[in-house]
Amino acid sequence: MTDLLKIEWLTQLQNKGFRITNPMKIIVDILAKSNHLLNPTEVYLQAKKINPRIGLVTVYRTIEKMEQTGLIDRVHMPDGCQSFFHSSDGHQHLLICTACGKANYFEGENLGQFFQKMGGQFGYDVHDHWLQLFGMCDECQKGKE
Amino acid sequence: MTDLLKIEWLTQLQNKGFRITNPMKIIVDILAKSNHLLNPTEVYLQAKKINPRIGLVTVYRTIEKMEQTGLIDRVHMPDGCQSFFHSSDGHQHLLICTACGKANYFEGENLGQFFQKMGGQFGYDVHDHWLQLFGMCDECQKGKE
DNA sequence: TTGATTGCAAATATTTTGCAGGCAT
DNA sequence: ATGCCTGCAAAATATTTGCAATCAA
Repeated sequence: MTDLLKIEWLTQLQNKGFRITNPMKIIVDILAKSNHLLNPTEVYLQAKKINPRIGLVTVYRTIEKMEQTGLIDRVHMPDGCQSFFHSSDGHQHLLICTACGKANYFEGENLGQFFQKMGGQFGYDVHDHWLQLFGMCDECQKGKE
Repeated sequence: MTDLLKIEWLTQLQNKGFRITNPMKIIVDILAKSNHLLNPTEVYLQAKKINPRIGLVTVYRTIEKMEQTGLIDRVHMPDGCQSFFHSSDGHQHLLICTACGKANYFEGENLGQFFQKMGGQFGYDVHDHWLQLFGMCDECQKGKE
């Protein structure tokens, strides 16, 4: 099931003209399977377990290709902005667990129109908005008790 | 008028136990007066015009103190997260011009409750949210024509 | 006077680039 | 066979730390 996503991503990368190498497969697999935010070093450490010859540089370069292809997005948090997560399809917003890094998307409903109006009051032509919720996921809530 | 903010900030820094030096006054002045996002290097370049002896390191350290004191916040954007801007008082959200970096706060109304509910559906206890609008300010819209 | 702050230099951390060899196409 | 991709080393960037001199309190 998650492998479907991996195959879909590899196909998209190939269509974009990138070559499907072993390091790429491993890195794509890690990011496709994870429901947690991952930074390049974290991806690198996981990748090394599968193939110790993989270098950090390759992780950076592969992440860049995946970003270009729209498969993953950089996620910004108060304490850092080097983590990545699947892109959403359509206009969704992130819900992030500040304890463990787990993340989910949710539908933003029609907030866009409201934001347009807000911006207009200040003379801005709003073309994008950015919404993230920070909280504690169910598992981390249990762990705290 | 903007000087009032500067004096207010210096007072708060002093109350926090920090010493009010000449470099600090200059850096506080720059950040208090700006209605644009500024990164440490930009602050440094402006500060040098007033006192060429100021070092970049001092800018970093002063920004840190101002952040600790809650006077400024780090602002995250798709292409970078090293810019700073006045903190808002109360729960407000940023409206940023992607062309020139000009920024404004606006009231978020009672979105918090809505976000709590959204997060609850995924088992999250939402404790914070982050909303930013990106657009083009009136001046930049004129410039484009 | 006293110790926090400054500014220089150096250290660290993070990300990018150059290049020779390897591998997908 | 061609040229993109990899992994190493090195470079470039961004930020932090050590330390002696300076300056606010």
